[in-house]
Amino acid sequence: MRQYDHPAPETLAMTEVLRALSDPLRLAIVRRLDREGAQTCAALIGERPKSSMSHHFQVLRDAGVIHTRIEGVTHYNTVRRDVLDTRFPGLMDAILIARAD
Amino acid sequence: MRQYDHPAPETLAMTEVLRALSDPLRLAIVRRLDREGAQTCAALIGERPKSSMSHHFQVLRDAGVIHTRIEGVTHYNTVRRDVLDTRFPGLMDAILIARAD
DNA sequence: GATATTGTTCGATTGGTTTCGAACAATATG
DNA sequence: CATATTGTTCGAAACCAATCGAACAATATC
Repeated sequence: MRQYDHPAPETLAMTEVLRALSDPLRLAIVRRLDREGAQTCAALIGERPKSSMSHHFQVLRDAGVIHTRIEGVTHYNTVRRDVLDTRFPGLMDAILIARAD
Repeated sequence: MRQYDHPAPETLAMTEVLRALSDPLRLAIVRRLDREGAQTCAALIGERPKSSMSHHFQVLRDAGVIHTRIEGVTHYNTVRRDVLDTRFPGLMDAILIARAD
């Protein structure tokens, strides 16, 4: 059961995190993961075909915003709050709390 | 002495602000404006030709991140902290305070 | 082992962004 | 009014990002 490589906390770049979150669909994904906890990729499909969703999850993963745990055939995604909060204090709070898009 | 149109506070979009700040050069510009106060475009040239800098200032202005005041022939740029802090509380603090890039 | 499920990878298209030099506009100064 | 200064606009090139269908890989189930 192979797992993904996630970037180490120290290597997260502010600009990459911001870029990953600057897409409306990705921001919506992260907001939902934050509210509802771990979600599979499939649970969030509906807006786009799965190849598109897979792409966006990968962008978020590469930027260090989400963590993906593989269990069998399903991928559970979570926001890396601990890592993000340590490296960029207050950032995710500000982004996730905001009601404006 | 014509002035720019700046987007109204209510119309700022989180994703546009994040996108504007997701470029390393633009983030550096905003950090410097925040630390040193109003700066002309020219004061920040050095990394890129002025046409490139003009482009980045425009992206920041369109996203609502900076305000540009024209005085004679020079353009003074400032971060719209009041507007940004009202609409996205804590966001600029988190982005500007962070030491990581 | 055949089949279904979950998600990735590939390849192509489209559209947007960055970059920069050159020409331009507007104000200021000699 | 000629000239310098500040910054914009234009046009073209290069690059990057989003999108999606189709094929694929890996696990699970019958």
